[in-house]
Amino acid sequence: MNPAVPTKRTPTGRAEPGDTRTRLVMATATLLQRQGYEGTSIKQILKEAAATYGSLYHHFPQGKEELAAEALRFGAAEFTELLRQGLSSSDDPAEGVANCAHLMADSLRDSDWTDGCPVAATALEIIGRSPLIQRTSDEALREWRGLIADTLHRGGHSEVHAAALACTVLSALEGAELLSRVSSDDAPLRLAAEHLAVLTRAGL
Amino acid sequence: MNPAVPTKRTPTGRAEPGDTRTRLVMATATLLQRQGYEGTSIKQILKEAAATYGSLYHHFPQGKEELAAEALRFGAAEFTELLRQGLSSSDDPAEGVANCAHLMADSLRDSDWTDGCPVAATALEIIGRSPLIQRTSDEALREWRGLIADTLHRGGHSEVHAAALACTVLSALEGAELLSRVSSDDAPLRLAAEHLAVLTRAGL
DNA sequence: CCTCCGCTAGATCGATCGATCTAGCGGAGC
DNA sequence: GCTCCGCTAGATCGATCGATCTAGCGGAGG
Repeated sequence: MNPAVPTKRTPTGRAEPGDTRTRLVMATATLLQRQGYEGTSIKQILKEAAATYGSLYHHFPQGKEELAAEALRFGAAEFTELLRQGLSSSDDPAEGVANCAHLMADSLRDSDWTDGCPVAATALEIIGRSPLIQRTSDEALREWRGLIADTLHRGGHSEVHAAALACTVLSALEGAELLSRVSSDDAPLRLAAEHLAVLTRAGL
Repeated sequence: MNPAVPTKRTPTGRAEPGDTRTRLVMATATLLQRQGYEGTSIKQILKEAAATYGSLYHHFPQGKEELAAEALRFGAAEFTELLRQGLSSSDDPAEGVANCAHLMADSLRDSDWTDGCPVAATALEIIGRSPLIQRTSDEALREWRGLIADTLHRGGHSEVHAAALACTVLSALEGAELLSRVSSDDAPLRLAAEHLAVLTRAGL
C-alpha cells in the first residue's frame, strides 16, 4: 500500500488519490452503482481510474469479480457513513430514520440521480450467478440493518422489534431510491421519510 | 399475430406458445427479471425462446432494446395481476397490501428467489442510458402506484393521502424484494407485510 | 399449380468482451 | 552505482457481443 498522495478530479466526480489500487476500487464503486456489473466493462474502469490491465491484474488476480467485491465493500462503507450521519442527527429515532431518507434524496438529486445505494443495481442482476458478489451485497445490507436496529433499540424499541423494524426501514429506503431514480423525482424518498417516521413512532 | 397454438415448457419455467414473437417476449421478460439488461445476451434469448436472429429482427427491427421494452411491458402486466389479486383479497386495504407482500414472498420462494418485480433489475442498471427502457420502467411503476392508490382511496383514505401512501407501499415492496432475494430469505417481505398493514391503518 | 410474401434459418460482420502475457519503469537497500 | 522487485504499460488472445445479410420455407390467394 502506498503512502498518501495528491488527489485529482475525474469524470466520476469522485476524488481519487494517486494510489492505483484505490483509484481502481473507487472508480469501480461509482460505475457499479450507476450501471451494474455486466454494464461496466474493465476497459471503462481502467480509463476512469487512469490505470492499465497490468495494474488491475496485479492487485486483483481474480479479475473483475474480485475488484467488484472490493468496490462494493468500499461503496458500502460510504453508505454506512451516510446512514450513521442521518441516524445520529436526532435523539428521536423516528427523525433519524427520516433524515436518512432525506440525505439519500439530497445525494441523489445533487448527482443527477446516480449516487444512491452502491450495491442495489449490482446485487439485483447478479443474484444466483456470483456467490462472491451476492454474499458481499448481503453483508452490506445486513450491516445497514444492524446499524438502524441499534439506533432503534437505543431509542426505546425492544431488541426484536428494533431488528424487524430496521429491516422494513431499509427495504423502504432501497425501494424509494429505485422509484426516485427511475422517475428522476425525489418525492418517493421524501414520502418514505415521512411514513417511516410515522411507522417508527407507531411501534413504541 | 398468429392464432393460439399449443404450449410447451422451457427451462425458464414459463409456458410458451408457438407464436414466435410471443415466445421472444416471454423469454426476454424472464431473463431481464433474473439478470438485467446487460447480463442478458441476444443469443441466450434466442436459445431460450427457440427462435433465430431472423425472427427477432423481423418482429423487433430496433433489436434488443425494442424487444426489452416490450418484454418489460409484458412482465409488468403479469405483476399488475399479482397486485390486483393481493389488493382484492380483502375489504380491508391494510390486509390487501399485506397480502401483496405475501404473494410476492410466495412467488419468490417457489421460484428459488428469481421471480419478483420484472423491471427492478433492468431499471436500476439502465437509468440514464436508455430513455426508452427507463420510461417503460417508470410507466410500470406508476401503474402499480395508481393501482394501490385506488384501492386505498376506495378503502377510505383521501385521494392525496392514498397516492402518497401507495408510493411508500410500492417502495417497501420493491426494497423488501431486494433484501429477500439477496439473502434468500422471505423475512423482509413478511415483515414488510406486517409493517405496511400497520402503516396503512395508522393513516386512517 | 404457381406466385407471393410473412416469417424463419443461420452464416457472418466488425467491435468489444475479460483475461493473459512480456517488457520495462523506478524507488529501496546495500 | 547496481541489483532487485513491486508495480505499471499496453499488445494481443480467443470468445462473444449486437447487428446485418442472403437464402429459403410454407401457407394463402388466384
